[in-house]
Amino acid sequence: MPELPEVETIRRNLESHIVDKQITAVDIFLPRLVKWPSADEFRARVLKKKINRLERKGKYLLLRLQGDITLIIHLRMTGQLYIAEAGHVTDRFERIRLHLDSEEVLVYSDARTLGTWYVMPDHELGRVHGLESLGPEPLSEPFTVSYLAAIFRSRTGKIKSLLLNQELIGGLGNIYADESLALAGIYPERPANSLNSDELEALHQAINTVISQALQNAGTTFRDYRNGYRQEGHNQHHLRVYGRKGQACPICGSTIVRIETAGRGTHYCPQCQH
DNA sequence: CATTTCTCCTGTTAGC
DNA sequence: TGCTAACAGGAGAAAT
Ligand SMILES: [Zn+2]
Repeated sequence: MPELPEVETIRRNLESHIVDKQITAVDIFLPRLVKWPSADEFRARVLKKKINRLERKGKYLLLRLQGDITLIIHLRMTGQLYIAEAGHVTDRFERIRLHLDSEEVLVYSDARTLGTWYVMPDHELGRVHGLESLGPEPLSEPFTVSYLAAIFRSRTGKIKSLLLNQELIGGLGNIYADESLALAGIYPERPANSLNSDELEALHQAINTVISQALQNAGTTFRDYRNGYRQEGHNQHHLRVYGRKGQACPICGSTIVRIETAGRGTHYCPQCQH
């Protein structure tokens, strides 16, 4: 699942290939992925526009286009966005293709077709639900222990559910929520307001460490994730608990357990996490 | 408002 | 070997 480190890796890969390039043609093979406006209007609005900047907010990619408009892409579950040579694309799941005024094309591939595309005038970006309401990101200046304490103080929901709430923290998904709780030694179903100050400190540090390591390792390819060159990441070799049900905890050797929390697979060590 | 559950979506995999 | 059912989860909507 593309989370903050995966989307940021893609952004870094693509930046030099698409910034200052012009979009010369748009192929939309699956129109329903374009959520706003219609696919035809979308094509008309981005055609001939130059890409001025490539930014990321949480798990969203923002292509800042000429004319004060922004193309917004969310990869959701199985979305891939990669650069390729024109005429050299072989991808049965390709859904949208942007042709550039270079010899390259920007390919959007998505096996399960849950991804979302929008184009909006910059002053209307707030209409994309979830984008303007994103909470502070891990590793950012406002992401502090006292911030965590404040948002968890009066919340009784399970800590893992809250870590997945993008309005509270921007960029965490299922893999790094499990990994962060494992590193912090916290049981995923603990009520958020039951964490003491030591645990809040540990969780804050763990989230930053987990995200930082995932960035260094260019993301986690558990299954579908690919970077901006359609290559796999490396962080899957450094996971502590995610996807490791039945295997040994790297800290204590106990068997990793998988439960369901908030409708999501949740992995933890019963010996290390309380 | 806070929290939980449901829905979308389809390739892959486990199991009979 | 071949078919079916379970499984994966981000985010918004709906329900509690
Ligand atoms: Zn352990």
